[in-house]
Amino acid sequence: MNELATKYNPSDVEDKWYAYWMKHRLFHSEPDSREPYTIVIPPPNVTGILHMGHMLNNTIQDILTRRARMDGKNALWVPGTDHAAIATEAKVVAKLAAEGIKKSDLTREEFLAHAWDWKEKHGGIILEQLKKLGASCDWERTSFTMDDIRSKSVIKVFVDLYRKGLIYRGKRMVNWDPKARTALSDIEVVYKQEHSKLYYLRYRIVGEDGYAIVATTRPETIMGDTAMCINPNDPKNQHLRGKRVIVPLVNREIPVIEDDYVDIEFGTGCLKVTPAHDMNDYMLGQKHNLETIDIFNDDATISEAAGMYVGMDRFAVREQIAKDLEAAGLIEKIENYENKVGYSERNSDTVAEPRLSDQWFLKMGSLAAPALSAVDDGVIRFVPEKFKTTYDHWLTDIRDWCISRQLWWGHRVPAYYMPDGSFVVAETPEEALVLAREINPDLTAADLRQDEDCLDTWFSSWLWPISLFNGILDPGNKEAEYYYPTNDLVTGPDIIFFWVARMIMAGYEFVGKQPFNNVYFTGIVRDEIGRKMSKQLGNSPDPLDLIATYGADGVRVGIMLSAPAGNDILFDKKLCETGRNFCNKIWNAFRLVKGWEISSEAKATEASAMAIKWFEAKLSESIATVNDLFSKFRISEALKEIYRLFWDEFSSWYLEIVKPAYGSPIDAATYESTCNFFDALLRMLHPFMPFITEELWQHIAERRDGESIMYAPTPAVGTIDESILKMMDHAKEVAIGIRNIRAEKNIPNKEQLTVNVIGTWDKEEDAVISKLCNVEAINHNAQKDPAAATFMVGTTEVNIPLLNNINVEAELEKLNKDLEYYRGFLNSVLKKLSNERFVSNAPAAVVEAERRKQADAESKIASLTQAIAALSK
RNA sequence: GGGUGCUUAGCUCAGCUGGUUCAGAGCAUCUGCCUUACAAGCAGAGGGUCGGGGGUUCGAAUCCCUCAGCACCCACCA
Repeated sequence: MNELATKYNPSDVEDKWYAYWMKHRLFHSEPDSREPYTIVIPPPNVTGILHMGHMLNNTIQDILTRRARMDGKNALWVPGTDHAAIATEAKVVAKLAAEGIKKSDLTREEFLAHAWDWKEKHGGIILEQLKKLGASCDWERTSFTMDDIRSKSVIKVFVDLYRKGLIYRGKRMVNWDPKARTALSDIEVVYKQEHSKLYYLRYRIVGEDGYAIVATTRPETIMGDTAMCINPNDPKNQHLRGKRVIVPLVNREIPVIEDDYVDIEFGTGCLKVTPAHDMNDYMLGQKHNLETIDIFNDDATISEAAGMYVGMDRFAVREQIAKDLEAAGLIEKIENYENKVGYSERNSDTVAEPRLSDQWFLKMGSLAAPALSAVDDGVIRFVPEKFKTTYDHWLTDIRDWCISRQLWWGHRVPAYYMPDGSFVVAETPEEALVLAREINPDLTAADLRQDEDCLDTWFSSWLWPISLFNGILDPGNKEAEYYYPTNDLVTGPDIIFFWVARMIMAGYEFVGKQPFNNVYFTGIVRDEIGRKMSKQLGNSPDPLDLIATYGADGVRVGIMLSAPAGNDILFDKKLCETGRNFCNKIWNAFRLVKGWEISSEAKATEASAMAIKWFEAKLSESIATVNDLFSKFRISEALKEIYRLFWDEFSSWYLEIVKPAYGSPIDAATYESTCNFFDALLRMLHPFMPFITEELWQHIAERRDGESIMYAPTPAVGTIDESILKMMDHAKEVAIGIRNIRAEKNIPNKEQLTVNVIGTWDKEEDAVISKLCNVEAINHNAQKDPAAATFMVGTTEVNIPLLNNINVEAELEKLNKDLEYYRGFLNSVLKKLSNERFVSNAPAAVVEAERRKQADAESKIASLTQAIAALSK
């Protein structure tokens, strides 16, 4: 087919077919009588851009969706984005700062106007990028966690949980992000191992000359010290019992308290207690009724309450105070120390600060119970299963969720304060007023003040599989009934707590059913030397560049070739090259087939007829394998299987056999079978490589406008004729043997050969061998020719008489090497068989197999010995 | 401190229920080929005592124990 280039050009076809699919609304789904198949996308950050993790994740989702669609299901993949409260607010703040605008100078409404502007401008770029990848999402259903339905759902759920008594407000020690100036949940703190210093500080003992030495990593918090604590059982520190000590520099007297929380072995056994700035100290403070001095502002600069270093940053103070303490002779020593420091997950350069503040919490105990059993009982299946343990562990010992954030970009807490400080919780200000009036009939709308806080982003995304179908506001509606529970969720294990676990809880709490049946955890994408891909390292290739270079199909294949479930994937561009080359292979196979001239008179050759029968069986066998792999979510292996089928079996063997001689036409029957095989292969490949398969599928047969491979059925398993598979395996072995002889002896392919078979095989395969190896005649039960190259297939010897004299010495060397090998082999088999315990204990079939090996080896040795004798004459 | 994985060819990894689909694949390397679909290709070749040690078994890459190294997750040791 001359009009087809020798190389596949993805850019010629990708946009064309994506537009075609969109035009014909082929991604769109409505409830109908078919079985539904549903995936909801893990919503990427609305202002984010595509990275390799998304590529992997969404390629898998697309494969699953497209496969389900071809399996005849009503497949729906719902796209959308997440408002990403902290991340997006940080971006908007930074953008405003660049323009010289401070957030603190803006009203909430003004700031939100800027934020929405930003969202309009940058939001959804990532979704456009997904289209380039070929994602078959139903774009008509694109949602956003802050759109109308999703926002109202969040508020409704908040009110519901509040009324159930599961949400409460309270002053608690929480993790604080001083950059974003907001509270964080426990799991939003990431601990990193660090080289720190351990400062040994001198606290003078009141009424004595000596000092008590306290070891701390955070000397800057001494202004907040309100006690020193020792273990009552610590023999070293008995002399401190009941004493008071003086905080160095600060010169405040504090009591020495006793608690067996203190580790006698650590440092000096003396612990400084700073209830406002440490989780444990807070606990001690509560227990021992200590004063709490909050020495930090919300941006972690020193507050007025500290009395010194006011306005300085905490880390600057740490350095300064060390110098000042040193100068005052109040430092005993400073040691190097390894410890873990908690950072804000969203502002990864910012150390989180434990901070006492008023926040909203969700009680988790009753929510966790059904979520735990759903996974334990297998109602929800995790792939790979190992993540069950992690999940169990977290849910078993779960803590309340801090759901409030001191941000503006997000869903505002629907609590309304009355002038006396008490509050009501309601979905709207109007309802709030009604409730407030029940308490105080004199109140007006103007008296109510809505809580300033927003809700954690995850407090909206945990509803995603429900709220996408409006299942919160309109429970039991037609769509929710049809699409929920969704089938598969594809996500990374890093958000198993943030998102997966919470969605399961929400599913049971608000619908009474699991949100999905299977969770497929992908690995983390790393670079070729194992580093996590990140913007900072600059080691993440731009997915769109990759698509431009290798084509979307090539990149999809590249990423899938190395992506077993749950294992990290070391991404190497070379795999995309493999993917691109595969596209090219498919393309050229198509060029070959489409280039044939078809003759209705010609009859199928014997070789072609056999090849067709064989490939039918091979195809069926492969389809069965792929089906099995899909059922186990071994998607990467499924692709490898199809890759091998297309490249090795179809292209290298099948096409080579049926290919007509140059200039000759192909018979119509073989042509038709070949096209049917090609069609089936394209359908198997389509979920992985949507674009090239659509392009070729449209050309392999007549198609109507609007038809698409997207809705062509996945090929079904036919009968698998084992005998023909075996016969062909044998024929391949013979062909490889002959090719080797040609290579060794430098015999051009054009030169026809004669093959003598000493022994026999099924003559049906002769035609195939002749076709593949340009063999003129195969003589069965032939006489041994001493001047022939020889090789063995099974127990049969194959002789190729050569026109030119063969190199006797080289031939002998080869034969002797073979002989040596088979003697060794026979030896090991005999050893096994002479072991009585083996013969009596091993299953009969295994013993039988060994006996057969013995017979084979003996026969081979006999033939080889003969051949050597003949040659040596 | 607890947990979960991993360690197989130079590299990345398969190897699911112990035994001819058990020592594999791809990439890389090497040797021939511009053979009329494809040099982004074709035909071949070499390369591993399956992390160390012990055990169970007729038989172990595969099951058990142990040691070592690596990775990740969880946990309030200043």
